[in-house]
Amino acid sequence: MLLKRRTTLKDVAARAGVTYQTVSKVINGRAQVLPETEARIWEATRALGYKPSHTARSLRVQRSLMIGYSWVPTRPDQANHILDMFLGSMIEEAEAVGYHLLPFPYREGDAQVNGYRELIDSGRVDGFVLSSVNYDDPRIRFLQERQYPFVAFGRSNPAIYFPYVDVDGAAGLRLATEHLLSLGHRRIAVLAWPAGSQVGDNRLSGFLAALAAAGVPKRPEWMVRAEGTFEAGRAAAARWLAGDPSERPTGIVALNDTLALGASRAAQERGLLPGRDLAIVGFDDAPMAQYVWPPLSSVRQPIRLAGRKCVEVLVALLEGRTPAATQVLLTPELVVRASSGQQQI
Amino acid sequence: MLLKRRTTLKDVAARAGVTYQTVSKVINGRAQVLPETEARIWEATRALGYKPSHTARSLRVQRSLMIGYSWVPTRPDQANHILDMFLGSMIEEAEAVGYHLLPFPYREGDAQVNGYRELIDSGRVDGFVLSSVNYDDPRIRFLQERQYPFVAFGRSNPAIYFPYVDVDGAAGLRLATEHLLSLGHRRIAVLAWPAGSQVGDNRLSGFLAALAAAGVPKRPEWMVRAEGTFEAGRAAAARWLAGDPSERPTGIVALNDTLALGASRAAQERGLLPGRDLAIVGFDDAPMAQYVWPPLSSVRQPIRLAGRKCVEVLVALLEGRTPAATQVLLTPELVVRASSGQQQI
DNA sequence: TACTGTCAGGCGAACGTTCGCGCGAACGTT
DNA sequence: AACGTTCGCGCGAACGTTCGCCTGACAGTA
Repeated sequence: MLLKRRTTLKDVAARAGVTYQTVSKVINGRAQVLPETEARIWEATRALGYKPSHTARSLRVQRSLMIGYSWVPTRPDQANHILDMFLGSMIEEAEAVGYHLLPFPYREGDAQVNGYRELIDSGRVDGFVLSSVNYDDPRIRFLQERQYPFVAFGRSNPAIYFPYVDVDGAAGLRLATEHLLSLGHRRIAVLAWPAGSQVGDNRLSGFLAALAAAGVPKRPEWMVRAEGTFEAGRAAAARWLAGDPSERPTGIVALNDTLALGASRAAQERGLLPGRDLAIVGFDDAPMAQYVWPPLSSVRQPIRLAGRKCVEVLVALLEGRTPAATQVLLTPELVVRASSGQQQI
Repeated sequence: MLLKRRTTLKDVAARAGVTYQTVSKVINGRAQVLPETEARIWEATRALGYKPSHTARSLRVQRSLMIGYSWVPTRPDQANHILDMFLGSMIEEAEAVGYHLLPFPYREGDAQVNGYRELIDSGRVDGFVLSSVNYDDPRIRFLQERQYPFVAFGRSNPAIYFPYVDVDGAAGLRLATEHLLSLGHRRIAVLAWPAGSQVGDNRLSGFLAALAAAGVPKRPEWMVRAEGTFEAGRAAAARWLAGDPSERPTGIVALNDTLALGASRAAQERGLLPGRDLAIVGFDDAPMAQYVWPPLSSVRQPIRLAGRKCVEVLVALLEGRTPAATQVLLTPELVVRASSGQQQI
C-alpha cells in the first residue's frame, strides 16, 4: 500500500518561514521566539496536521518511551478476567504521561528471560512491568543484574528490595475470615494453594492471623492445600461436610473463586445451601461470582488502581524522579453476597 | 537510572575489523563477504550481545513494524474472557513475523477516531486490527479515506469491501438450534440482542435459518430482543415459563452466556431443571459455563485462530503480498453440557 | 601487456528529530 | 560613541540504521 510521505518538521518550517530546528523548539516548548512567529508555527502544524515522528524523536533522545509487559496465559478453560482492567488501566495511565505499552509473548522456563533481554538489547523498551511474580523470580534477578528499571505487580522474597505494587492478600483473607467470625462462625475451614507461592502463602497468613486474633484455634485438618481448581475445592469440601454435623466446618474461605465454587457445589450436592446451612467466601470477585447460585461473597482487588500505580511508579523511576513510594500495598474490599448468609436468599 | 551505552553496529564492526555498513549487510543477509569475514562478524555480534536498534532501523526503513490495537473495555461486572486469548495469539503471531502490537486506549464517540489518527500521523503503527466493529463503523470509513491498512475482527455493512476475519455467528446459532431440534424440541425460544448490531443480527439469522430448514414456524413472542444481561435473560425466560406447560418453550437458545444463565436461573426459580425439564444453550463458552449448575451448553469461538488470522492477513497486506484471502470466516463449535439434556445430570 | 569481469567490502547519504552553540540585530548602559 | 546584554533564531552535529553506488584487487582472456 502506497502512503503519501509523512509531513515533517521541514514541511512545517517551510510553511511558517523558519528553519525546522526552530519549529522543533516551539513544539517542545524550549523556544525563545516572537509570539507572532510562534503563532505562525502553530498555525502551520495545525494546517498540515503535523505530529512529530515518534521513531525519529526516540532515536534522537535515546529513549523508546515504551514499557514492556508480558503475562502468563491462563489455561483455556479458565478466564483471566483481570487482564482487561489491568492492561486497560496501564495503557491509559501510560498514555497520559507520554508512554505506551509493549506487550510481548510469554515464554516458558529459561527462555522467559530471553524475551526481556531481547527487548532491552534492541532498545525497544525503557522498563518493564512484571506480573505473576513469585519467590526467586528469575526476571527480577536478571533485571537487577542489568540494572534495568522495572516494577513488579506482586511481591517476592522479602529479603530482596525492588519496587512493587501489590494487593494485600493477607488483608483480604482477614476481611473474609473476620466477616465469618462476626456472623458467629467458629468452625472455619480454608481452601489454600500448595505451599511455595508467594500469593498463596500471603493470603493464607491473613486467615491464620484473623483466627488467632479472635482466639479461635486453627485445625490442621481444616486447612487444605490443593491446586486452585473447581474439582479440588469440591473434593475437599465434600470430605469436610461428610463429617458429623455438629463437628464439621460451618464456614469456608477460599483463596480464589474457583475453589469456592467447587465448595459451593459440594455443599449443594449434600443438600446444604450456602448462605443458609454454611457460609462460603471466595477471592477475586470473578464476574461469575454474581451469576452462580447462590451468588458468591468474595474479595475484590482494586485492579485498575494497581495498574495505574505500576505505571506511575515505573515512569517516575524512568524520569529520574523519586516516586512517592516504591513499594505500594493496596487494600482489597469484601463484597458480601448470599453465599455467606448476610443477605436473605 | 544510568544505563551503559547500547552496543551498536560500530562496536561490532570495530571488533570484527570491518566497517559498520558491512556488518549491517551481513546481519540482513545482503552480504557479499568472505565466509571467514562473515564468521568473524557473527562471532563479534554474539560476543557483544548485539541486537539492532529497532528505533534506528525503523527510522531508516520508514516503517514501525507495529500494529495498533484498541478494544472497548467491558463493564466492571462483566468479564472479557476473550481478551487474554485474542491478544495473546495476535502477539505471538506478530512476533513470529517481526511485528509487535501497540495497544492504545479506547475513546468514546467522536474522539475514538482521533486515537487512530494520532498513531498514523506520528508514524507509530503500520496498520490496525479493529475489533467490536459494527454497521457504519467510523473507524473503517476513516481508515479507508486515509488509505491506511487494517483488518477488522468482525464484519460491517455488506456493501463496503474491506479485509476482515470473523467467526460465523449464524453458523454458531444454527449449530445450537439444530442441536435442540435433534433432541426433539420443537418449541424453541431465542434470547437476542436489540436490532442494529451486526453480530446480533447475524447470530439471530442462524437461529431463524435452522428453524426454517426444519420446517418449524417461528413464533414472534418467543423471540425477545433485550440487552445481553443476566436480568434480561431471567425476565424473558420467566415470562415464557409462566405459560401453560404444554404451550411454553421447551428449548431456549441465547446469543450469549449471560442471557442463557439468566434463563437458567429463571427456570430453577420455577422448579424447572435445565437439562431435564427444558434445554438451554448459550454462546461464547465463557469459563463460568462449566462451573454453574447445571453446566451450560454453549458455542465456542476459535478465538486464538481468529487472532492469528487477523495478524496474518494484515501483515500480508503490509508487506505487499496478496493474502490467501482477505475475508476469512471461521466456524465455531458447539460444546454440549448438561443444560441441554444430552448428558445425564 | 592491456582489457574485462567478478568478488569483497568501503563510502556517502538519508531517515526526522533534538540539542548545544553561535551570531547578528536591537537595546540599554557608561 | 563605544561597549556589553539580551533576544530571536539559525547552524551543525548526532542518534543507529539501510541502501545504492563505487572501488581496488585479483583472475581470466585476448
